[in-house]
Amino acid sequence: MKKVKEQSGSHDYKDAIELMFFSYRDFISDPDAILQKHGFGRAHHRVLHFVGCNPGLSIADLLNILRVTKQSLARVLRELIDEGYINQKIGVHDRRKRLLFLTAKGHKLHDNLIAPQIGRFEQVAAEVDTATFNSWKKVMRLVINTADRINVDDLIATSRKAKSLAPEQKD
Amino acid sequence: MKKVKEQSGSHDYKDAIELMFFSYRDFISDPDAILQKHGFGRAHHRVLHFVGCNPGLSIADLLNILRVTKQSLARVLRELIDEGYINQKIGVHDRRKRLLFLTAKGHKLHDNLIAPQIGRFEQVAAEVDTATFNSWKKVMRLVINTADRINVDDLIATSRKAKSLAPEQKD
DNA sequence: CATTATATGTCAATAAAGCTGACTTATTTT
DNA sequence: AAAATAAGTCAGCTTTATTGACATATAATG
Repeated sequence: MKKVKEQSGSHDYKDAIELMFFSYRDFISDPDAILQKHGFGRAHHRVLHFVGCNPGLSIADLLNILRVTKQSLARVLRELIDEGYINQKIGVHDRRKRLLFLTAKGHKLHDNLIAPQIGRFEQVAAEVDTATFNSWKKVMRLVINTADRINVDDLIATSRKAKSLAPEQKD
Repeated sequence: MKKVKEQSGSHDYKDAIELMFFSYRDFISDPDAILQKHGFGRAHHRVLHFVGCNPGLSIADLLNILRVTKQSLARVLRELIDEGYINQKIGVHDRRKRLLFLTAKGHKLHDNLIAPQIGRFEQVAAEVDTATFNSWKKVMRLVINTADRINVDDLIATSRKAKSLAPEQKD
């Protein structure tokens, strides 16, 4: 009787697909609980995150990241602005643009929301070696649409640099 | 001048967090487009997937996987049953349970929905070696809540075996 | 300078997916 | 016989998203 080696030919990637579902489900659960206390939802979190990590982001940039309609973003953004989590500044080089920045209050909430997610990855990183974690990143990047990878690379590079720094205009 | 080695100490995992967002965003986009033609949404997809890969799943099992309320699941499930995508059978050992199975029509739709996701991972797997892909799986598993990992392991083991086979009662 | 394109904002109506709370029925367990 | 469990259902509400139409300010172009 031949030993079938991990049935490598017949892989249908159901395991990978389900890992995507379950890891995302849990990855989102902690911030969701915090948001509820503030009367916000997941949509607010996404805006806080990308504005927080990319100060001076324009509306168009944000729409391209989130892939939602302008009208859908509008309500969420209005609430965040009205309640003092986000500031808008008129672009210097292009006065049509509205550049987005977190206020101190916004940074504080973003820090709270991101903390459990950072904690989750710290725990993961504690259980695997650097090479394994880098392999994970490499594959995650390849799951993204080919056309979008370069944009994501740029965005991540920017996010990486962004501490809770003073806003620099990039317009 | 000392070369700083990938500033390993000061890692805040923002890159990992953003990779989760972008990869999930694109991973979901293809089936979403197919679902729209059928008048269904993401919620229907999830039900079709887990019932398809785990024939004989109970309502309680499904609720535990999806982490939504019974009332939220009810509408989606009713539509799938009424339109002939899913069958319910009364449990043999426990007649209170309603075990869920895909019909032939349900399997067909599930196959269509999963195809682009399988395609995506086939492309990924073509670009990295097996060790890298396995490292990705290992990390993805660690992103899941500790308490749920064993359940997910079991579920994935079941899904792995499930072709488009005849339903076996597991109740 | 006049026109066109771009960036943003906004009104209205609608849909998808989720929630809480309350209550019922059937079946199993104790 | 009583209590617990599995599932179904009704009503009302919230969040997030959609399409479509239209308005305003600014920039780019011929």
